[in-house]
Amino acid sequence: MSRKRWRAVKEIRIADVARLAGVSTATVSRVLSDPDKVRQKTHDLVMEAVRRSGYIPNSTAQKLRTRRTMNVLVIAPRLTNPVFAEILRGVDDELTQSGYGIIIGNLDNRREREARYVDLALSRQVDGVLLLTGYIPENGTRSMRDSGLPIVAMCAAIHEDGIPNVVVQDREATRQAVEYLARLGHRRFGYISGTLSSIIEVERFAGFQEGIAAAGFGQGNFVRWEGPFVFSTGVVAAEAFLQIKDRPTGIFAACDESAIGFIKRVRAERIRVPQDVSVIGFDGIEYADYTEPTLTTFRQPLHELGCVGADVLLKLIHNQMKPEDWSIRLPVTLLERETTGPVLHKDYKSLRRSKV
Amino acid sequence: MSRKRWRAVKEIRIADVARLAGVSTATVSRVLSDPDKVRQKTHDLVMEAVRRSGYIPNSTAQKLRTRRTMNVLVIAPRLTNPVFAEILRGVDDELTQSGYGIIIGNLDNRREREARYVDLALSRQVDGVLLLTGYIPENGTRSMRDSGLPIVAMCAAIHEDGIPNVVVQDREATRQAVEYLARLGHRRFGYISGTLSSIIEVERFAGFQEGIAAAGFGQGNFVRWEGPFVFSTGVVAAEAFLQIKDRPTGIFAACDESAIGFIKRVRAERIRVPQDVSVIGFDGIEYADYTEPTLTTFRQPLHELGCVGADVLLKLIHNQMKPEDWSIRLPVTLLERETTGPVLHKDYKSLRRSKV
DNA sequence: TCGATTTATGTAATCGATTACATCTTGTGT
DNA sequence: ACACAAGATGTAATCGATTACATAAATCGA
Repeated sequence: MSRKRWRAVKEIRIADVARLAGVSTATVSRVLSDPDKVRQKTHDLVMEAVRRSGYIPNSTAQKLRTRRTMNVLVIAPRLTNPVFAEILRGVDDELTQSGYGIIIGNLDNRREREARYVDLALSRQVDGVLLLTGYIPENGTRSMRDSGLPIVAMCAAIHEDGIPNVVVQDREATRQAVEYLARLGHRRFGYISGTLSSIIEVERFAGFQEGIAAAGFGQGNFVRWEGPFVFSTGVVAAEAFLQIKDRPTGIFAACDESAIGFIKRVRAERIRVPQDVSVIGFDGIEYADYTEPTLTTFRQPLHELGCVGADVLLKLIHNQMKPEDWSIRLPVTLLERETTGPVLHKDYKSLRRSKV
Repeated sequence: MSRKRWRAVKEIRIADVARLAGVSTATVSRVLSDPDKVRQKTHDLVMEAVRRSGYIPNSTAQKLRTRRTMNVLVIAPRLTNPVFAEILRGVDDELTQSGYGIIIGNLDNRREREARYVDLALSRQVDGVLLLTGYIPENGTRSMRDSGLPIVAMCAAIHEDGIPNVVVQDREATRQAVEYLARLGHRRFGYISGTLSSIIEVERFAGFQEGIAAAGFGQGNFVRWEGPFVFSTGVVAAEAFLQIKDRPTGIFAACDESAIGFIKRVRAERIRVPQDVSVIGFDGIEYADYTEPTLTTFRQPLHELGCVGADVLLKLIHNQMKPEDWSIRLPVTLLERETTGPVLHKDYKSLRRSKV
């Protein structure tokens, strides 16, 4: 049977090149990694042999010997969420520049998938880990940390020794969102949150509550809907919203996709945005600029976040710093667009009944 | 200097476990990879030693010895395009199931980035390559193929020996799109294409022209705008569209993002969709269901495409087939939604002047 | 030109697993 | 209880590079 015919390849090893050039393997290795250590003549001789043989070093052997894999694991909750795609772009830009590769760990919003990637990290397939997710189990995270693996937590502040956080000002932004809505005259709020199990949500909800308090309101002034960071969470929230008699007029969604889902659904019921209900998102994904009306939202510096996170990780890998020194919080900026506006009392009957 | 203090880790090797259990390294290895080859008693002894020491095999050493990296390289044109994110999900589902990891090669629409990933593949960091992109330089692709590396081309039919194609019926769908628009009464067409350098575009444009011909029209009946698969391409196309006197009434966009960008832009000029202009997209991304109006489009079976592509690659890697046997074309399905409709002659003045 | 010093190259150990082969145990049938 | 087969375990080679150390060659000063 000819099953192997089309895979007939002669693997060229460093020894082959050495023989061809009439030098030792050590010399070939030096020519390739540290050319200053060899004479020009030898260098040319070896390079010619490399060229003629088409030699490319076997990276696995290099990794084993040098004990550096030149790979980084990026654990993301969901690839189809543009937020993570955008962060990943930043990470990629930074890492490839330094010659590192990215191994992708996609949880697809299923927490049980983490274990696989913890194993992968623990088996030393990577030199470091970037956590774009908030709910890595503590023991998974810890065991990676304890094994000496550099880790950077992004998108969620993990309060754990030896793990720097590179995150955005979730809490501050969320509080601002509420205050912004309050300034527009809103008195009853809706909060479309992420899932409770995510650490990121803890921060944002805390900020939300701070905002509510700062604006002089209490627990009775808001409704909270929960779900993963996807469109349908917004749709489900909208359906709950529609059932309410004294409907909130100021909605904050912890992610743009939910905000968009919400708007789509309520508009289908002839509820106008922003005249009847204001919606403010979080993330600043590109798509938020193409909806109708365009979404008011907080723009996260996603690309930058990725770059900074990767940079911090590289510094950790190269032992250029202690993890403690490097927790960073990047600011987010409010993009005031079309889905928010002042409360129009006469247009919105449910407000007539509201007391506060 | 305490620079290394927090990185103090004792790496446990197989020899340590062997010593702890009082057996040879060979036995430990057997226990871990092929438990049936050892006695129950020995098995338990070794496992206890593994447990107590917390041993995890060094995967790099395994890779070197077994000559299998258990990694696959996925080269994608752009991560933030939901199309690729979705395909990647399918790939991921299939590969992780088989214990393979994914190394991501993000071109970010910049062709010059390919070289890096070709090198990565050639240095045997991966067991196979999935090409989600259409413009890998022929010599790059060929050198990977010639090195014996299994490759599967997705998203674009690469006509090259030894490289199976797992793609969708681009050409057929594009032709259908034109015919569909023609059936609605449209006579002048617009085509928002991908960039010419992409192989995928060749197929789709061929299909488009077939459709034009099949509907009894000629080169004079359509306008073509070109750009990468992003929102702004649609915006730019819309601006060109707005300058035209006898505007096309049936627009086909080779990707949903462009379609959405186009619609957003023309609606800003009070042009109604679909009353004034019909738009049909290609991809079936999730967003397309959240626009207003919802986008008529061809849904690619993106997740399935990813699964099938990965499956074919695995078969190639395991030498279970010849590449020639495995070119697959998956069908796309038309989702008739709200951005397409019959031509309304009285509402659209430019049509009054049109002759055909 | 000669010895001392610097520079270039070669030899062989090493990274940490797997596995072919050799050797030692155990079990079976008589 | 013995011979022999089958099964379990150990020994050492191997994967393909890098690099410490040893040695050879080139350079320099007098």
